[in-house]
Amino acid sequence: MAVTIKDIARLANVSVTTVSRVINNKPEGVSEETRQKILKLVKELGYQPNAIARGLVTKKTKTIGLIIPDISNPFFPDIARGVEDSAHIYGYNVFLCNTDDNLEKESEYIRALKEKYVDGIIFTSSVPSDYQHIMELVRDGVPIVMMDRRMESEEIYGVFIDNYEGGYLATKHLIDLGHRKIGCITGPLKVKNARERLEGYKRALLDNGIEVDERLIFEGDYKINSGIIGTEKLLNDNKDITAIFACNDLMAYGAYKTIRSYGYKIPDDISVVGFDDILLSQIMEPQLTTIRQPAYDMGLTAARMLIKLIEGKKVSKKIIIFKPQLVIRQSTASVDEGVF
Amino acid sequence: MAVTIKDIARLANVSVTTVSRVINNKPEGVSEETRQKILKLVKELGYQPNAIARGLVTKKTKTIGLIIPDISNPFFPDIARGVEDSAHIYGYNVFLCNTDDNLEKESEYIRALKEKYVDGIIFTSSVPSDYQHIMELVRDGVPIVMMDRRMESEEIYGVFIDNYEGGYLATKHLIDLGHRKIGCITGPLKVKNARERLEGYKRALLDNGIEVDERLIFEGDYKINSGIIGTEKLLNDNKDITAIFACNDLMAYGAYKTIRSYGYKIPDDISVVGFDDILLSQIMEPQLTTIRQPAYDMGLTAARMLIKLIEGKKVSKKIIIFKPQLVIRQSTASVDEGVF
DNA sequence: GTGAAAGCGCTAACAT
DNA sequence: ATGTTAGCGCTTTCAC
Repeated sequence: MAVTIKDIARLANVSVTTVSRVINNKPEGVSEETRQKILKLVKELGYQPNAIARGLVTKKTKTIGLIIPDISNPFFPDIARGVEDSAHIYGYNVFLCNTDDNLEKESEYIRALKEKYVDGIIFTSSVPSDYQHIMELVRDGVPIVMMDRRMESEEIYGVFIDNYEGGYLATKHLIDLGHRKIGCITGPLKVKNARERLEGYKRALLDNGIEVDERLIFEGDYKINSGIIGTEKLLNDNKDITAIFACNDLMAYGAYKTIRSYGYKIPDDISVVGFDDILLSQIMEPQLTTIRQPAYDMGLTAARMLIKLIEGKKVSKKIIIFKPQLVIRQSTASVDEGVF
Repeated sequence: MAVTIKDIARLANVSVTTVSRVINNKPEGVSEETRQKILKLVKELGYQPNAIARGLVTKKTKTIGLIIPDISNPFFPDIARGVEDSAHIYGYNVFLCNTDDNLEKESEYIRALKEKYVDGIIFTSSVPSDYQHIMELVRDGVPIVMMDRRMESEEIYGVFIDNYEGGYLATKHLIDLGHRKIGCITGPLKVKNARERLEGYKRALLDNGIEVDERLIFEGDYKINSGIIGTEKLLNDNKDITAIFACNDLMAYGAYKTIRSYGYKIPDDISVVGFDDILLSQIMEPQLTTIRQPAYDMGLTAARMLIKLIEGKKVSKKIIIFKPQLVIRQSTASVDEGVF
C-alpha cells in the first residue's frame, strides 16, 4: 500500500489539511516548523501524491491529448516532440493517439480522453469537414488547439502554416527558374491544407501569366506511392513537362523514383520541389528543394497555447500562422533553353 | 456539469449500484428491463463514466507509459505506433515520454507516471546501468516491460532483438563478400545493445580467421554526425579499409557522406552495412544493406505483454527475442580483387 | 496557524 | 434483482 496523505498527517501529528497545504506549496497558514516536519516525513517515506485522487476533486489532471494521424509518418514525430517538450516544461503529460485519419477512431479517442478528463486536446489530423465532435468538445468547454487542420469556425484556437503561401513559393521558385509546364501532385483534396497548397500553385501560375492546365494536376494522398503513380501519369500525359511540385516530401520521393525509371535526370531534365522539409529531403539525392515547415516549433507553440488556455491565461492570438520557407537544394535548376 | 452516475440513478429510479452494474456490463443481478431503461438514459444524456473516479477506487487507470529516448529519432516512431496500436486494441491509452537518454528526465517521468497511477510502463531507453529506479518500480509492483535495453535481472520482462546476431550477420555478409579490413562504427558503448552488436562483429571476424584490429573500431553515438566523424577517422587510419559496418542506419548515412567526400564510390570502393532498417535506408543512394529490426512488431508485442502482465494473464515467456534479418540492398559488393 | 467535515464520482462488500 | 453504505486519497470551505 502506498503511503497517503493520511499517513503523513498521523505521523506528523497534524491534520491532512495541513499536509495538503505543504505539499501544494500554499504559502499561508503553516508554520515553518510544521512545514519542515512534514517535508521531512514526505521525503523519508517517499510519499507521492495520488494524482488520481487529486484530479477527482480539482477536475484537473495535468494531462493533455495529442491526436495525430500517424506517428510513423515522418512529418509527425517532430510535432509530437515539440508538444511533449512544451507539456513537460509545464508539468503536463501527453496521451498519444493515432487516428489514421479515420473519423471513427478519432471519435473513440475523444471519448476516451474525455473520460480520462484530459485538460485539453491538440488535433493534428486531416479529417474532412465533419467537425461535429470537435464543436461538441468546444461546447463542453474542453480547451482545444488545432494544428495543420484549419477550421472554419472563429471559435477555435490553432497554429498553422500558411499552406497557400507555401504552394505559391514553391511554384514561384520554379517559374523563376524558367519553368512553364509545372506538374502538381496534390495531397488529398478533402483536406484543407492540400487545397490551399494547390491554390498557391495556381495563383503563382496565374500571377505569372501561365494558364492552369488541369492535366498537370494530379490528386495524391501524401504517401510515397501516390508520388510514384502521379508522376507516371503526369509524365505520360505531358511530354513537355519540366518540373513537378509535389505537395509533400514523401510524394516528392515517389516522384524521384518515377523520374529515374523513365531515364530522366533531376534536376537536369525535371526539377522537383517538395513540401515539409523532413529529414528525408536532405538524404535524397539530389537533395530536395522544399518548403520548410517548422514542425517542432509548431508543436511547441500549440502546446504552450493549449496550456495557457487551460490555465486561464491570456492568449494573445487565437490563430498563429507560421511562415513557410523555401529551402533551395539540388533538385531544381533553370530550364535548359536548348530543350525548346 | 457533466452527468454522473447519480443523475442516471435518480432518473431511472434505481440505485447507483444498479447503474454501475449496467455500465460495467456485469451480467448478474439486473433485470433486462431496468438494464434497457438505464442504457436508454445513458444514451439520451450522453453519460460518460468518469475514469478518474473509477481509477481512484479500482486502482486501475487503463493507461500505460511509454518511455523512449526521442520520438524524433526515426527508429522510435514505429515502435511507438506498435505500442499504441496494441494499447488501443485493449482499451488503454499511452503516455509518451521522451528522456533524451537523460537519467534525471527518466526519473521525473517515472515519478509522474506513478503519481498518475499508470497500470504499467514500457521502457525503450538506453540509459547506462543505473537501474535503481527501475528496480524500485518492480518492487512497487508496477508492471514493466523493457524493450531494446536489456536488463541483467531475471525479474524483468522484455522484448528485444538479438543484437549480437545482428552484428554477426552484418559482418559475416561483408566477410562473405571477401572483405577483410572491415571498420566498425559502434553505438555508445555504455549501452548494452551497442556492446552486443560490437561483440557480434568481433566474433564474426574471429570465426573467419580475421584478427580484431582496434584501429578499425570507432565508438559513435547512433547519430548521423558520429557516422561522419567515425568514417573520417577510419579512412584516415586505415588506407586499406574496404567496408564499414555502421551500427545503425543514421550513422551509415553519415558514413556515406564522408565516403563521398573522399571521392570513393559505394559499394565499388567501400561497402557499407547499417542496422535498423528505417525508411531512410531505402532512400539513401545506393540503397543501404542493413539489419532489419521489426520495430512495429516489437512495439506491438511489448504492449501486449505488458497488458497481459497488468491483467494478471499468463505470460508464456519473460523474454521475447526477435531475430534480426539481413536485408541486402546496394551498398555492399564483393571486393574487387584487382585492389590487392 | 490549524483542523473538522464534506464531497469529488465511482466501485464493492454486504444486506435485503 | 436491487439497495445501503463505506471508502478510495485528496482539496476545500468554514470554523476555531
